[in-house]
Amino acid sequence: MKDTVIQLLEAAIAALQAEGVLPQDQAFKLNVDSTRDKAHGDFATNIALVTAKAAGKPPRQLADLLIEKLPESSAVAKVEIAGPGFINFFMSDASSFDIVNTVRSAADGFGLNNSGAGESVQIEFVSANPTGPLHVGHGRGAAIGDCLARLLEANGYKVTREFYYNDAGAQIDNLALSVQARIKGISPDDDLWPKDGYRGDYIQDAANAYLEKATVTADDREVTAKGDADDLAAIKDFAVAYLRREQDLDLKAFGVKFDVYFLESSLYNEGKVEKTVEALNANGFTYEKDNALWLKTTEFGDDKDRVMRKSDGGYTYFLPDVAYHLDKWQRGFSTVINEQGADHHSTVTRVRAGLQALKAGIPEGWPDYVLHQMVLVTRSGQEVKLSKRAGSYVTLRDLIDEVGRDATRFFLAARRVDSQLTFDIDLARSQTNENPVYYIQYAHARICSVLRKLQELGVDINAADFGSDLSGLALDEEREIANQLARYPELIANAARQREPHHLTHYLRELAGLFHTYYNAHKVLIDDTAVRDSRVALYLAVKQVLVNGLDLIGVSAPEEM
RNA sequence: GCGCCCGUAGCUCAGCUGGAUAGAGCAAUGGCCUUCUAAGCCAUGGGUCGCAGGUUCGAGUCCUGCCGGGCGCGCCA
Repeated sequence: MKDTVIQLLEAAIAALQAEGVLPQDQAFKLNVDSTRDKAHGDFATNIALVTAKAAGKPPRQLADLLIEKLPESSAVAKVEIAGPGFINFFMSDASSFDIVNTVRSAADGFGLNNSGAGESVQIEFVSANPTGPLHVGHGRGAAIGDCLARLLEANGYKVTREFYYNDAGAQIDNLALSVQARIKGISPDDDLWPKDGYRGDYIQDAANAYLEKATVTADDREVTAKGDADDLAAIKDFAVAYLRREQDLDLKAFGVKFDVYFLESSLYNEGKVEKTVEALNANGFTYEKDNALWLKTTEFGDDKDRVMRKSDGGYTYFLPDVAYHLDKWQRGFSTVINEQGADHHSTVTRVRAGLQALKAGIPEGWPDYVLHQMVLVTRSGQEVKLSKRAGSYVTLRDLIDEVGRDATRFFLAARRVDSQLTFDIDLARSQTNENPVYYIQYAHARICSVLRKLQELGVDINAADFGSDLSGLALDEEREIANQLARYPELIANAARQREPHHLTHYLRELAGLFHTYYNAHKVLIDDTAVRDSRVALYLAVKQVLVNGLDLIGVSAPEEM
């Protein structure tokens, strides 16, 4: 519908350019907005204000000329000039309500577009090291990353979801020592407990499983425990698998799946770390100092150079990171999005600097980053800091167990990524209108309830032409709902392009609100079957968009509540 | 000290590439269930958009400075 307005305006602009009123050698950025105030019609454009200077005419006069040149269209009922020179478009009812048929015929496909044209995009998220269960911060990353992936798919991209983790290195040694200590019956408060060991109860669980010679299966590996308390390598191998499985269970409970699990160790095993060092050396961006090898990241905007090989010969995490991203590039992903906690934001400059230093033809500013801010969990107004299982933080599983998957996903995706998020457990658990998840789901359930009643009346809503006649729609509430439905495709495009999944949750809250208002004000199961069927058609369209939108967040649409 | 992010109603937050009198929910107050699910709806009040400048036809939105909060500033990840 908005496209119609844009086309009309483009024609009018072209006409004025042909007459020399507007300069011909200049492209004008056409801005058409949905109006906030109904008094301003359905759509408004500021084009007359923007082009007034170039035309050398007052905005309102220019608006007049533009309106004269607008082609006739049955979609537009009225056009007005308002304020300093806005042009307001009032759409005809037939045109406004046509969206209902559009939604119903597109069904699950409504809102999708193919702007991605099948381009491969990789999104890396969560990427937690296998040293403990996932915490709320990972949960926020999972909710955002997966929602973003779904949004990109909705825009026609081919998305690879990737999880990278460190399965070697100091943290993993630390994990192995912690599990070994537990195997030997040493507790965190004993003198023999390893320095900086992991103290959570899950370490004891892993130790028990090891002693029982358990077999654990994770998405990317399967390991059977040896049971030998002195074989540290075997313990390490088992502990990693054990915690990978724990994280898999967390992710499964959350409804998130990955296509690729990428191991840091593979970069070493396949010589990719070495090759990266060689390339950086060859390009002259490295130097030795204090027995360490440094990369001149300052030449690419960093505030200090970074150590890539430590004086003990080992590499810092930074170098494998560069090798990993080179690998992503070589796999052909021209668009890569890294979703991470903002506490790691300093890696952004560093990794990009390393990639530039490789001179591998990687564009500056590649890859993209989506950094989410911290999550604070509250209960009864008090900050919750501890988990029994993990000891020092709130786990994702705790949250899912307590408030449910739907509410957890919704809440963690509902805020702008760059503002801190307060997760209010009481709110997420509450079953009232203060909880947006239930509010939206309830709208869907209400619609389903009405449809069941219709079926009892013997009405076949699946009949080919059921509700195709929309002449029964005429109410303001119906118009508002139709306009909201019409906004959905643009929302899907914007949310993906801007990498801002939270728009979806707000949109759905608004749509549900409009529906509840309508539902309470006007009955749908009335004797006038013509009007009734038109209204049911609108219900079906709302239901469809709720389903489509909730699916993009990974939240269910229950038929009964 | 330096870098990144945030500061909008009592609370939690929206505000789309600058656009018309700044929005929603909760909380507060007062209403609505023999009627399709009250997990809902309606009405009312509530704001110097942290502060001060600047850019322009127009600034919550862009620029600069300051104040306040978070995160980072490792040969950890």
